[in-house]
Amino acid sequence: MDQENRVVVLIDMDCFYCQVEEKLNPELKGMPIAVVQYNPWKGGGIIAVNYEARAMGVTRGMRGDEAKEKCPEIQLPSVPCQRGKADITKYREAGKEVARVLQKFTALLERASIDEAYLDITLPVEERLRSLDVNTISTDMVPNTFALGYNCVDEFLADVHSCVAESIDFEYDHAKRLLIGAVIVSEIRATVYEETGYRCSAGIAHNKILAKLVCGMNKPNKQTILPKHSINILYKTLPLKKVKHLGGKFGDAVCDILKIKVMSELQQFAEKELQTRFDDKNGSWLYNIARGIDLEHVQARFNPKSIGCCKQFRGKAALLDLENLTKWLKDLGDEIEDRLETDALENNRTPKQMVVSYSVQMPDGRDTSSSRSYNFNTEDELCGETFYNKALELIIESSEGMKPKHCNRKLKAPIKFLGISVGKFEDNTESKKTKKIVDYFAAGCSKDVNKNTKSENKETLVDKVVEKPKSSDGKDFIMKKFFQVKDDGVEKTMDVASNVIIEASLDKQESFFAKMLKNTHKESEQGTYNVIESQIQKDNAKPRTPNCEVMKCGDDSNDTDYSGSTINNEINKSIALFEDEPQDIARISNIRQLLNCKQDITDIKSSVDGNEGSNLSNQIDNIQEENIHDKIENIDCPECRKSIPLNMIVQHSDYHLALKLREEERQIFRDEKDKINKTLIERRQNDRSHKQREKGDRQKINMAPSIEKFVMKVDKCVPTEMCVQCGTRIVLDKLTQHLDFHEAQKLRRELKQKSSPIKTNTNRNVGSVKRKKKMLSPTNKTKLQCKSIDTFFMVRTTGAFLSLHTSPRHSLSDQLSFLLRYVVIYR
DNA sequence: CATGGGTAGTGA
DNA sequence: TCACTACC
Repeated sequence: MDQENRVVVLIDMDCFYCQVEEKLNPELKGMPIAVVQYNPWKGGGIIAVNYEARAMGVTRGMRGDEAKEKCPEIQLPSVPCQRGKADITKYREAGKEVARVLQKFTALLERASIDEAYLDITLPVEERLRSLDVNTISTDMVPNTFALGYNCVDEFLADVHSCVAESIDFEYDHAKRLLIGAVIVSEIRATVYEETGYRCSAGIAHNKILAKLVCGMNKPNKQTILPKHSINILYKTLPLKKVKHLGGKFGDAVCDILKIKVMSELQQFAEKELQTRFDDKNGSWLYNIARGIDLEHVQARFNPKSIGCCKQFRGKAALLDLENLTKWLKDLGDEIEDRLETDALENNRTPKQMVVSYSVQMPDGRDTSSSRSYNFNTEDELCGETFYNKALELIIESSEGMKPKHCNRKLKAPIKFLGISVGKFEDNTESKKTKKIVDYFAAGCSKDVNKNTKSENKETLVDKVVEKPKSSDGKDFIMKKFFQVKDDGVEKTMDVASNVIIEASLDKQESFFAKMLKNTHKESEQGTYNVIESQIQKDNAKPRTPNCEVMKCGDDSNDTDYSGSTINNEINKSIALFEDEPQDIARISNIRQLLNCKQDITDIKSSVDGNEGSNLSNQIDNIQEENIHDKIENIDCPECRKSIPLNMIVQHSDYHLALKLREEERQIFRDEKDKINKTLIERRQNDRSHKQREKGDRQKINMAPSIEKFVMKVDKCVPTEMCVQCGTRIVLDKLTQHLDFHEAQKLRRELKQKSSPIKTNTNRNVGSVKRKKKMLSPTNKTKLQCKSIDTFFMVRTTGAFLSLHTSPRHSLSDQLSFLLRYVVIYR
C-alpha cells in the first residue's frame, strides 16, 4: 500500500458542544453562546464558544462572567453535573451519532476525539475515479472548499483540469485524487448535516498530520485541500508549533535547539543531524514531516480504548480526610459503572484492567501524581463498588503518606486530583448463556419468517441475509454482499485479479456466515438447524479431516451445550480478530496457511490461463513480482483497505458482516431509545409536574434492552393496556411480565441505595469502623442479595424469551436482536 | 483554588 | 507498570 498517495481526511465538528446545545434547545440558534462548566464561581469556565460569540471576542478558557462583559446577550448553557462532577454524556453520544454517519462512507475510520475523526478514503476515491471524469468536476460539486496555494477552488480546478491530459507531474496526478476526495468529503459533510443537523469542517491531504493541519485553516463549515505542491508554500510561514505533536514541550525544544520558528526552516537539517540532536525516532520523524511525509496509518477504530473519569480538587477543595476520599471514589466508580453498562450493550466487551490515578500536594506545595493499576479477576464484579474498593486499596497501599491517622481519619497529604479508568477491553466470549441463541435461531428459521418481514417497511440486514441465498450459494453471496461486487459486473469494487483470488480462496475456506446461511436454507423446512464451527475456532483447535463440524439441534435439544459456536460469538470473534492493527493479522496467519496460500495462486493462475488468455495471468504475475513477500499472501480489503492475508480473507469478510450485523443491532437499539425519548418529550410538554415519573423513565432508557422495551416493539393492532407505572402501552398478555419488571427494578434500586448510603457530603452517619470494613470487603451480604435479584431478572426475561420465540409476529431480525441483547445484558 | 475532564501514546 | 506528554 502506497502510504504517500493516500487520500486522508480529518473531519472536525465546529464548536461541537455549542452545536449540541443548539440542537437540544433550538431557541439558542443564531445567538452567541458558550458552554460553561460549573457556573457558580465567576460564571463557570468556558469550554466551547460558537462563532457568533467568537465574533464578540469570547474565547475558550474565559469565565462566564467575563464573557457576559464582552457580550452581554451571550447564552451560557452549562455542562450537566452528575455526582458532583461534570458529565459529558450527551456530547459523547452526539459524537457517536456523527461517527456512525461517517462510518457509512468508509470502514477505515479512526475516532481521534469526541468530535474528530480521520478517514482514509483512498479506495472510495479510486472507485469514483472510474465513474467520474475529473474534467467534469465543477465548483458546485465542491461547495465551501478551499485549496491551499490557490485563491479559490476554481483556480485549483482549472489547474488540475489542465494537467490531467498530460499527467506529466506525479504530484498533479495525486492532486486530482484529492479533488475527487473533496467531492466525496462534500457529500460526507452534507450527509452529516442532513442526518444529524451538525456542521463540520474537513482537511483533505495525503496524510493525517497534514489533513489535521489544514482542517483548521478554514472554519466553520468549510473544507480545505492541501495539494502536495502547496506544502512548501504553506510551510514557508507555518509556525512549527502548529503541527501536531510539536505543540508542546518537544516543539519548544526543537525551536530552541535548532533556533528555528517555521516549518520550512526544518528542511535544512540532515536526517542524521536531527537524529543526533533528538533521538533516532524523533529525528526521522522531524526529517519526514519537514517534507510533508507522515506514514502513520488511519486505524480502523470506532470505540475508545479506555473509559475513565476524573476530577480535580483545587485549593481549599482538596481532599483531606478518608470520608471525602471515599465519597469521591464511590462517585467516580459509579460513573464508570454506568458508562460500562452502555458500553457492554453497544460493544459487548469487558475491561480487564482498571487504573486509579491521583495527585497529592507535597509539603513544599508542589503536586505529585501517581497511578496504580489492577487487573480484574474473573470473580470481580464489574460494578462501582468494586472500582471504589480497589481504588481505595491501591491508593492506600501505594503510599504511606496516604494512610489516615487512626484518631481523626485525616489524610497526611491533601489529594488534589482523583481519577479512575478502565481499559484493556476484551470481547465477551459467551459460552453457557448463549447456547439458547441457537435454538432460537432455529425456531425463527422453521417459521415462515419472510411473510412477516414483507409486511414491514424497513428491510433489515438480517432479513436480507436470510432471504438472499435462495438465488445464490454462499460464495456468491459473500462476494456480492460484502465486497460490493455487482451481478452485472459493471460496477466492481476490486480489480479483476483480486476477485479471482478471493473467489478461489472462498472455495477453499468457507466462512462461518456462508456456511450458516447455506445450512439454514437447506434445513429450515424440516425445522432443524445446523451450526458449524467457524474457521477461526478451527484454527485454534486441533486439525480435523472434515472442514467443519456439524451440530444438529432441534426443539428437543435444549440441554445440549453448544459451547460457544453461536452467531453472537462469531460476530464478536470476527470483529475482535480484525479490530486491531494490521500486524495482528499477520501474526494470526501461520506458515501452513501461507503455504496453502501460494498453492492457491498457482491454482488460480493455471485455471485462468486455460480460460481467458493471458491478461489475468499477467496481472497475477505482476502481483507476485511486485512484492514477493507481501502481495502474494496479502490483499487489500476493499471495505477497509487493510492488507489481509489471502487465507484470512473469508474471516475478514465475516468481520465486515459482523460489523454490519452489530451496527444493525445498534440502530434498532437507537430507534427504540429515540422512541422512548420522543414520548418523554411529548409528555414533558403535556405534564410538567411529574418529575419523579420522568426520572423512572430515564432509567428505563438506560435499561432499554429489557423485556419492557422489547414488548414495545409489537404491532399496534394487538390489544394493549397502559402501564400504571410508566405510562407505556403494553401488550395485554405481556402486562404481568411488564409489572414484574417494575417490581424487580424497584427492588434493585432499593438494594443499590442500601449498598451505597454515602450519597452526599452532608451524610453524617458514615464513618464507623464497621462501615469501613464492609466497604473494603467485596464479599458481603449486599453483593449476594444483588445477585439474587439478577437471577430474578433472568427468570423473567427467559419467560419473555420463551413466549416470544414461538410468536410468528416477529421477524427473524427482531428475534435475533432480542436474543443478542438478552445475551449481552444477562451474561 | 481557578480552563476541566477526557483520551492516546511513549519510554524506562 | 507508571510517569509523563500531548491533544481536544
